Amino acid sequence: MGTAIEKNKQKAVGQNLKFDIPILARHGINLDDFHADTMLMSYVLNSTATRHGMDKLAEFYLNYTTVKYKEITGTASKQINFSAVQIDIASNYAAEDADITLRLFNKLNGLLKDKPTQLKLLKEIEYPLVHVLSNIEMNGAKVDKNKLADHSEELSKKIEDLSKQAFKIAGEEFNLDSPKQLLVVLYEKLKLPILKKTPKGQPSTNEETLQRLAEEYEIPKVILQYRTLAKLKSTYTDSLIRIENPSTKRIHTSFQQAVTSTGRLSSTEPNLQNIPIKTAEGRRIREAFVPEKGNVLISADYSQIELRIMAHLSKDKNLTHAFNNNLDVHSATAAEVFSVSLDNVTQEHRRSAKAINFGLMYGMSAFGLTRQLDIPRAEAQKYLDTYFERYTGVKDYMENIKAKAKEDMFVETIMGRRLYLNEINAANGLRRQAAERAAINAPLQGSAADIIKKAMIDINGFLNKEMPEVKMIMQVHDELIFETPKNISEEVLLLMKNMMEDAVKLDIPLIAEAAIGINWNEAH
DNA sequence: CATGTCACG
DNA sequence: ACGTACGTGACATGA
Repeated sequence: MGTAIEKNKQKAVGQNLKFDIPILARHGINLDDFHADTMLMSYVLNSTATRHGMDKLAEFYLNYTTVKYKEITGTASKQINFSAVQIDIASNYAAEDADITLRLFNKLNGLLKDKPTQLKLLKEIEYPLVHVLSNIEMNGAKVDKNKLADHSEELSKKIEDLSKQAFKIAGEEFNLDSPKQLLVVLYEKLKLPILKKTPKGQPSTNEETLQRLAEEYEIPKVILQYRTLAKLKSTYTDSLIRIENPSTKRIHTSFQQAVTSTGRLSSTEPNLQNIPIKTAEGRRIREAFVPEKGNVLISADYSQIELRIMAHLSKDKNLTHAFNNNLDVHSATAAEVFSVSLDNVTQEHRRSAKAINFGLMYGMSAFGLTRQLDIPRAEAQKYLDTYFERYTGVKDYMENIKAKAKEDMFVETIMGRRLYLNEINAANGLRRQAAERAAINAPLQGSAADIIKKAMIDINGFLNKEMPEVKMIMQVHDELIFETPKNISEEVLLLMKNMMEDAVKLDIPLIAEAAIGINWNEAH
């Protein structure tokens, strides 16, 4: 059996096939393989040249203006269903889609012909990943709606109470959700000092500013609490309840595979990659992510993957040594930078070293470290100088990557994914420096993305074949979450951990940390 | 539709 | 003198 499209699947060419796969599936067509996806061809060629939707690709690569969906269905209140569009107009639109996709394929295929590395990335990573992401999206994640609703109710009460407190101090009622109204109250009525302005020159009311004002004034504290809780309610508790699929009773995110400049995925409607974790109140949201009865959740995340990649790419002896000996890398850095023995590293040392390690991967300056650690500029400079004395490989790597970026106009990940940096030689110093920071960060963030994608492909292949009762349900950049029957969970944990650690072979070991729980918070 | 803010890695 | 740490997405306001 099998339809014509199934029989010829190795010749199938599409634009964003992840979108088409479940639709075809609903009509009994199983597209488990395909020849090419123009969206991903464009993404691998140049992640930032253009957006990778068909309309933009047609403009960019074919200089052709497509008929827009909204032109034939109308917008907003006047919008009609595609099935209600007049048949000749609908067929013309659909035919154009197919025509343009094939023309894009021919064009992009020509551009990729002499680029074996990008072709390999496309065929070995991005194409296989389409099916993995499709699986994860269809699996979905279960949430405890009652738990979320109770939490929402509780938040409502606290939010109302905090508003009243704020209004009392302000001496008037206003919209706390409006930064514009808030700044009038804070800076004009109550005459608090303006410590920081927004990019547009407006006095800022952001968290950092309010935190500093809170040392001396009462109302910023109340507003900070209000903001935290209002955010949790609007973005998480309320919206997760609303977005549950009524037929599957689960939450189905959509992964974007051609959005980020570095090769990471992103997640939309809902975004499952920014579920709170940093505060206790926030972690209650994670407690609402639960398994079906009889199942448990497993979370497995790569330990310090970007720093490990920095050790691999820079070949720095000191950093490599730390990972080869499974040291706590921030403590090891603290020992070097503050010239103390590992045993004498304090929590404060470690905290500073952690800020240095993270800052370095973002191309941070001494000034940035000053702000982060709230220390004098000279001291921050001293820390960085000492760091680069002890980690000369890292220093050379940073300098070399910037120089190479200026020459090539792009940087690459371990799998040859390129990020073009158009402003790396810009005359505007601010823009040039921003590009230099991106040059440092992209190979680290992007290689980490390459690695977890490879792990996902390996794991999905294994699970579909050997353990179809185990579901991969989320990816959060360096973390994978699985739902598995409880009775095999210990075995699954070890298998997943090992497959993540073995996804690629680097000069340093990769470590994945995994745990089992009855909700996401407990598993993490 | 831009702006400000804040949730995550 | 200025701005100063990478990459995302969602929500609310207000023009």
